Amino acid sequence: MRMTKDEARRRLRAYGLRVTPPRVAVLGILADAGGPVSLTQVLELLGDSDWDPSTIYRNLVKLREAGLAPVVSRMDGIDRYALANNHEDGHPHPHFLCEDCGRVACIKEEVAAALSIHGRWAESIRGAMVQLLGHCPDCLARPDG
Amino acid sequence: MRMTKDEARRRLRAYGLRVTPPRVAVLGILADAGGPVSLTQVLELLGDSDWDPSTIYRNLVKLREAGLAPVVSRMDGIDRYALANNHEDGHPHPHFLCEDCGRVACIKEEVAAALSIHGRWAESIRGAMVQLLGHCPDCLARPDG
DNA sequence: CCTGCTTCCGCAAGCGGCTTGCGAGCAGGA
DNA sequence: TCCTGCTCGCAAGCCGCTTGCGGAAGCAGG
Repeated sequence: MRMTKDEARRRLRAYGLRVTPPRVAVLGILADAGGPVSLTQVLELLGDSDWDPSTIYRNLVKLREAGLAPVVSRMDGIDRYALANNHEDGHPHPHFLCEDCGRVACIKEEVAAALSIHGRWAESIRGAMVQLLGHCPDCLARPDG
Repeated sequence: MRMTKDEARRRLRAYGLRVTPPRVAVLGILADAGGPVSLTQVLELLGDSDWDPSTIYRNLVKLREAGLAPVVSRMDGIDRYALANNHEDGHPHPHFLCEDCGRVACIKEEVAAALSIHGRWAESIRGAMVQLLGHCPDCLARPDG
C-alpha cells in the first residue's frame, strides 16, 4: 500500500491542492494504513515529526473537501478517513468498531449483501453509513473477553 | 408513557437503588421520552431544576449499572439511555441518527429482519449494536435537504 | 531568480461531552 | 434517633475537535 512522495505530490496537484510536507506525509500515512484512520491515529503514526496537531487536522479537512480522503466512518463520533479508491467510493461499506480492542474493521460482504430493505426507511437506510458496535471475532475468541 | 413518582420509587427500590429526588426525576424523564435520550437531553428536559450536571450523569451511570436504564445507542459517541422494557432488551434494535435533524430513531423491523449473516463476523455482527448514520425520511422529504 | 498573491503553518485558546476527587449532606436500616 | 455509607454540589480535568491570528511558505508570473 506504499505511496511514493512523487505519487503523493502528483495526486495533490491532480486534486488542485498545494503540495506541502505535512500534506504529503498525511497522504502517505493514509496509503500505508490500509484502513480508516482518525486524526489521533494519524498524529500517532506521524510520531516524532513535530507538526502541529491543528495543522494535521486542517490537512485532513482539506483532503476530504477535495475528495481525496473522504470520511468513511464516524463511529463513536470520531471521523475516520481513508484514501479515495476508484471503486467502493459511492457505496461505502459498513464498519465495525470493537469495544475491546478499538479496532475499526471494514465489513464488506456480510452485512451489505443483506440490506434489501423495503418501507418508509428504505431510502434512508440504503444511503446511510452503517456502523456496528460490539466485539470483534478476535476479541470474542480471547478467553478473557 | 407517564410514570408516577411512586412507580419510580418502587422501581428504584426493586433494583436495589436508593430513592433520591434527582433519581426519581431522571426516571420520569426516561419514561416520558419514549426513546433513547442522552445526558445532555436529560439535562435540557430537566430544565430549570438546579441539579448539578455531574449528579445527573452519575445517576444515569447508576441506573445503567443497575440494569434499569441500559445504553441502547452509542451513536456519534454519545451514550443514549432508555428504560429497560421487559421485551426487546436482549435484542436491542438498530438505531438511526439523522445528520440533518439530529433525531435518533429506532429501526425495529426493517434492518433487523435482514440480518441473517454467515461467516467469520457472524457472531460479532449478531451481537453488535447496529447504528446507521444518514438522512431520515422526513429530512429526505424536505425540498431543502 | 525575484516578486507578490494566496494559501498554509504554529501557537494559543476554546468548546462540548464525559469523568472524577473531595468534602458536606441525606437516605434508610439498626 | 443515630450511624454508616451512598449521594450531591463544586471544581477541575481529559479528550477530541475547531478556530483566530500573525508570520511563513508555495507557486505562478515576470
